[in-house]
Parts: sequence; structure tokens; C-alpha cells
Amino acid sequence: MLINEVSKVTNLTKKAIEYYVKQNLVFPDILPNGYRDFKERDVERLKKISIYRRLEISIEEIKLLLDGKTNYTEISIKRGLRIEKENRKKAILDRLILGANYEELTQELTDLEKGLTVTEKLLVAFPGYYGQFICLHFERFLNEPITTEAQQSAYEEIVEFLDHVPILEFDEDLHSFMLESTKNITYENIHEILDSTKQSIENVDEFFMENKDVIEQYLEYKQSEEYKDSLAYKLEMKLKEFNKTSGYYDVFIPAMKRLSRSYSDYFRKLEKANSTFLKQYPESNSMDGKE
Amino acid sequence: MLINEVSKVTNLTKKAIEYYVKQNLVFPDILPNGYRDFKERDVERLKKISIYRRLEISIEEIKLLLDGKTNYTEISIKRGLRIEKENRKKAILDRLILGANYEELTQELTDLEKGLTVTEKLLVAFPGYYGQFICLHFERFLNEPITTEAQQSAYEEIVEFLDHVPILEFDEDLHSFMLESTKNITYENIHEILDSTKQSIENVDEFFMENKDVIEQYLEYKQSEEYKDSLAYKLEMKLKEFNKTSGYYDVFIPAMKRLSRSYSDYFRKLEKANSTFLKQYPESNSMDGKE
DNA sequence: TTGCTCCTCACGTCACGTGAGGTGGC
DNA sequence: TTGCTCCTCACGTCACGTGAGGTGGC
Repeated sequence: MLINEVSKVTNLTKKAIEYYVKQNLVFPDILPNGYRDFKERDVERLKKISIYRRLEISIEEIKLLLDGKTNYTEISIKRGLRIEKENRKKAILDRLILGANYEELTQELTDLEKGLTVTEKLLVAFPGYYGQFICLHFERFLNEPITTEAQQSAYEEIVEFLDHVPILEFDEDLHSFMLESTKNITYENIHEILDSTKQSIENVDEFFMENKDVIEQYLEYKQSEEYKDSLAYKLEMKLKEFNKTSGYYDVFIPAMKRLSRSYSDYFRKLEKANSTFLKQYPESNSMDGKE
Repeated sequence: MLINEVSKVTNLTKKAIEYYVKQNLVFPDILPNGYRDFKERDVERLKKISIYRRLEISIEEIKLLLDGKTNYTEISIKRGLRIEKENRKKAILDRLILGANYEELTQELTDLEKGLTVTEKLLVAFPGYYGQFICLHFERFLNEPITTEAQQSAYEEIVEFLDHVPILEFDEDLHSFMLESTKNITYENIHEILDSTKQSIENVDEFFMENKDVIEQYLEYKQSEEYKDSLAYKLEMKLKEFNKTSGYYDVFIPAMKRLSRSYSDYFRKLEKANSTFLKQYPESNSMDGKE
């Protein structure tokens, strides 16, 4: 099929198709006269690409999608963050309408941008779903203005840490395990998970009462051979190890506590919940990984 | 003040400042050695520009803002529409996560894009606040899928109309009157106005009862000499004239009724409200301008 | 030969960033 | 002279659009 016909059936312009060919998104055969010959498989790919582009997914991300190196979840998370950011900026714009003064808005913009910097760096520093999860987790605590010297230096320490933290690399199997097990999750889902975690930490006793069965089942599973042979276990060990050696526990978490009052409140509650948990189930390991 | 110092006090990069100079956003003096000499007034402008850029306002729009040829309201409206669009796209993306099929999503995307096309063309075709108002007004009726031939041809007629409608030009005084009287309005405000209009049309009798005093005061004002000398009157006449001669009433409104079921419902209610109104206040003109 | 399709450059977009190469000031 | 600042090109970015100029197929 020549480019003109492909253009008609995919509703893409010839120039767009040429561009995708040059970007190595599709690989038509080249006929002896130099004409591009698109097969059915190319046309199908182009149709997908068309949808993705109309949803404003970048060429780079489309490549990852088509190669199975990312999933919609990652894109959805980033999109959610982008929309959140636009909403915040619009809110500031609307305060400009109401006659707020420039100094004040400059300060607010700076605080907003600092929060965004940290979330973006988290997303870059930690791979896949794990990065998305901790990104949205900490994002909730990054809306406070930076007013003190201590906060400012904590912020700088965090940025320094995230810029130099060794990249957490997963082998092929762990990576595809994570992709596969999180492929149906959206931005909103993660928010729900985070909210319910917060809820349970606020009302620890109630949570333990209500979910006694589930918790015990979970603990049992975690002791089982089946679990210890699983990729989930391998992943958990890998993350624990990384958190210990990278400075995540020693540098990042303490700095977050100094940066954000709401985070240090959260952390205190978490510690309390954890000790309650340990009293009740002394045979288990702690609930770490939820900092 | 030389560029290095300006860069420090404004927190802009030298390259950004150079770019703004080249784009004629600021006009530093040029010293005999070719160096740019920024005055206090330039620095203040650059500080504003910095805020605007951080809010993602384009250079072109910043020019209009600084020249007083637009206000924050216009920007807020466009921003609101942009965010709305991103939300809709994210919703489609999330349905991709849930495994919706491509054909279906392609159709939805197409419907979405058609709605966006109309809103954008409305914004271009009608100036300032008036365009924003009717844009958001009709936007509420543009979320229906296009399933029939009749709808498709109505859509094409609307696009054709909007692409060729003569530009509604206001003189300097009308333009600045409109800018001035709408400068404190946000995207959300317009939505509130539209919603309350809709409410009053749904419950006409109640509305007339509750607002008897206000309505009568308003009608009296509209009969007064003061009103007939005002720019508001001039604006109203201009819009009425335009709506009659441009095809707005004869082409656009009928096509909208064919395109959108919800709009034709709304229109019918509006007509009923209008005749109730005329029965009650036969001396007044009709309530037109709310189509 | 004519009219159509196909191909590959080359340049433009938007708001700068990243140099290179040259000059001015102390 | 040295080290710093200033200046003006020139090229790159992202996802194409808009031609120009040349070739292939019927």
C-alpha cells in the first residue's frame, strides 16, 4: 500500500506518516523505485499511533508503548500530574484577576515550582510504578510554602539527593513483572490507595480490628515459600536494599521531615501505627516501605 | 543596569532577557559600545513577564497584556478550556487502560475534537468577552456524539459559517469598555452566570416572581436616556445588528439546533421563557441575545 | 507529452539553551 | 596581559507543515 492510500485509511497526513517512518515508528518495505510499501501491520501501527498522538502522547513515549517498555499507567500518572500543575497555575492566574500583588504571587509560584521539581525528580529517579507511587505519595506533602532557612536547606538537600541518587535498575524480569502487575492502574487509583492508607494510619486500632483476617492472611502469605520464590519478594528485597544503601532512609526521609510539617506529622503517625502493629504481630517484620 | 545584574534581580536567564528584547517586549537603551542599558521601568516589565511566562502565558499574549489589549479574563477562559480538554483526553486515556477498544475510542476522540473545533472557532470569530461568553455557552452543548448524517452536515455548516463569518470589529471605545467591564471575571464566573441563566429558564415563573423588583428596575434602566447614551447600549445595538446580518440567527443557530439535541431542548425552553416574559412585560423588547 | 504520485531536501514554528567567536572594560 | 562581561551569529529542540525540485508510472 502506497503512502497516499495509507494516509486515507489512517486519517494521517503524508507528512506525518513520513515523519513516523523517519522516527522509526513504522518500517515499510522500500520498493526498487524507492517508493514505500506499507503492509497491513504498518497500517495497524499507524492507526494506534494516530490515537496516541491525538491524546497528546509524545513520539518518545509512543515508542516505549509500542515496544512494551511502558504502559498506559505511566502515561496516565504523568498526565494527572500535568493537569494538577495546570490547575494550580490557573488558580494563581485567577488570583491575578482578583488583583493579588506580584510579590505574593511570585512567592507562591516559587513554592509551587519547588514542589513540582521534587515530584518530577522522584519520577525520574525511581523507575516505573514504584516511582509513580512514591511521587504521588510525597506530592501530597509538597504544597507547603517554604518560609524558613531550615526548610530551604532541606529542599536543597532533597534536590541534591535526587540528582545524584544511583539509578535503581531492575532486571528484565522484575521490570516486566512490575509493568504487568500495574497495567490497569490509573492516577486516580493510586490516589485512592494513598488515601485509604492514610485513613488506616489515622485510625490504627479500628483498621486492625476490621481487617484482622486479611492482615493475618497477608502475613501468612508473606511467610510462605511461595512468596519467597516470587518476583514480588525479589522486588521487595531489592527496594529494601536500595532504600538502605542509597540514602533514601538516611538522607531523603529526614530532609522531607524537615521540609514538610504535614509529612513529619504523617511520619509520626506511621511510626505509632507500626509499633502497634509490631505489638500485635511480633513475629512479623515491620510495615516499612510506607514512609 | 547591564544584563548580568538584570538577570540576577529578575531571576531570568540572560538568554531569556535577550529574547524578550528581540521580541520587542522591553526596550533598553543601547550604549555607544553596543551594551544594553536597562532602566528601572524595564526591570519592572521583566519581572511581570517572568511571572506571566511561569504561568505559561505565550509571548504573543504577554504583548497584548502589556499593551492593555487583553486582560487576564481572556487568558483565564482559554486556560479553562485547555484544562477541560486535557481532562477529557485523560478520561479517554484511562479508558484505554481499562481495555476499551480502539475503534470506539477513535470515534469518541473524533467527537471530542469536533466540539473543540467549534469552541476554538467561536473564540476566534467573536472578539473579547463576547466570544468567551458564547464559547462557554455553546461548549456545554457540544459533548454529544455525532451519529446521524443530519448532525454531520450541521457540523460542517457551522464550521463553514465560523470560517467565513465577517469579523465583528469594535471601535477603540467599545473594545476598551468591554475589557474594562469584564476584567475581574474568571472562567468559573462565566460558568456560574450560564448555570444561573439555565436555572432561571428551567423555572421561569419562579424566577419572575423572585426577581420582580430587579427585573423591573432593569427594564426601567433600559428605557432611560442614560442607558441610551451609554456604551453598553451601543454594544447591544452592534451585537443585535451583527447577529441579524451575519447569519448568526439564520445559519448558525438553526445548525446548532440540528447538531445538538440538548441545545434544541434549551432553545425551546428559552422561547417559552421569552413568551412568558413578553406577556408579563409587553412594553419591553424580547430577551434575545441568549440563544 | 500530460497529469498524477512519489521521493528527498530545506526552511519555518516557539521560547529559549548551548556554544562559538569576537570585542570592551578594568 | 588576564579574566570577566558584553555582543551577535548559528544551530538545536518537537512534531510536523509548506513548499521546491526532481523522478516514476500510466
